[in-house]
Amino acid sequence: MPVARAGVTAERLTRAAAELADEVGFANLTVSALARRFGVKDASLYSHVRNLRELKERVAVLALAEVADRAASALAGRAGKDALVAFANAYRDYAREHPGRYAAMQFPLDPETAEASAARRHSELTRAILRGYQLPEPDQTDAVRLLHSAFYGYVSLEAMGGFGHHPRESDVSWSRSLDALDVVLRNWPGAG
Amino acid sequence: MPVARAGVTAERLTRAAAELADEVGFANLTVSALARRFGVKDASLYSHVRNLRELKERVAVLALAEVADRAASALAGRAGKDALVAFANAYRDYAREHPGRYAAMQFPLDPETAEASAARRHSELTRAILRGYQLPEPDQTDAVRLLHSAFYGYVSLEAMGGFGHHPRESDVSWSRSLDALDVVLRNWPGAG
DNA sequence: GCATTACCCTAGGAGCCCTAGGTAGAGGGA
DNA sequence: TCCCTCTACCTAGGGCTCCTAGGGTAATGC
Repeated sequence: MPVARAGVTAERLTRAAAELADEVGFANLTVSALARRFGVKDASLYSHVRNLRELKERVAVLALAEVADRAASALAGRAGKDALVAFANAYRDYAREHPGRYAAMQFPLDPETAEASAARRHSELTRAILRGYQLPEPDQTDAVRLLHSAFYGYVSLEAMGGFGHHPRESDVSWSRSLDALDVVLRNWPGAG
Repeated sequence: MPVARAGVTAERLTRAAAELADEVGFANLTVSALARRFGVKDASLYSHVRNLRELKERVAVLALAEVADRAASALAGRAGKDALVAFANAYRDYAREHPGRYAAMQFPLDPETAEASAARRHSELTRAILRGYQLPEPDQTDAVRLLHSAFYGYVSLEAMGGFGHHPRESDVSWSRSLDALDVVLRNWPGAG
């Protein structure tokens, strides 16, 4: 049972790293800055975390779990287009509230870590959306990928200012895009 | 007229940086590594490029121009779904051939540089795809954003291994997703 | 009360970005 | 031909980063 002397724990380190990433950007998340935030020398952190890579992995895993939680509760009790919209908004809202954590989700995890993380829950949740649309299995996988791509792409491009600086209009386009995705799920092109 | 003594020019520097980025990843593009590649000390590069940021911007601008060129020639003489598929494949193929340059396109450019770059051509080209689908103006903008998001998202997720490691299946899902996008463009949900 | 544990430290090496100031060779002008 | 200038490249060096090695000290467990 590890005892905290200046309050540094792998757990608290990860949470603080996530907050720091949200403030300065995931790419600027640094061991030195994190140590500074704890009033501690950077070398001291290496007792709790193997290296910067592991720290970033921890933030990524945290973010994946948080998003999965939000998505799950957004999906609860909804079906069809309702579920689609709720899921997509949960995803987008999280990215806007926690840009650093969102960026962390792109961080490449080694297969073991990914398996142990909530990455799997994500595909399952995305699949749950499709339950209301009655898609047969091979099409379901394709649809999951398209949805995931569209959500991820839209949120990323929006975050990096890819749509010009019209936040209001971007909201409208977002709704319209969700309408469009609903249409395509109801009229998924048959195999062949 | 600048004279080359060891062959270092802003031009050649940019091209070499793009190649280096493709090899080691855009995030690992470094002034030192680039200097090493030219058999020169890192400090020497600062006569040609202001700093690392400018170097990355140059690579981003180069990549945007190259992609726009490919997209333009893919679009030539095509319309409707043909155009959609050709454009999307040009985009995806470029990302696979030049992952570093592709990542560079995400690099945030300041507004002036973005304006001077090929970023504008990109929206115009994406809009050109829609010409065959006869969408009225407010919907057109939304559709451009959805298409861009889906292409960008799919290619990014694929590149970072987000779809598991089934390259063949990923090709199939890609075609299916393009089919689906074609469907949604032909049945775009009316305003309201 | 004492040994163990683990938390945090200092010291230091290596790599990176970038600035300041110096040297050598190519080009043009007298 | 000689010199002057311009510039491509250099060395020196400061600051920040990641990370390792090894030491001190306080709290825990007996």
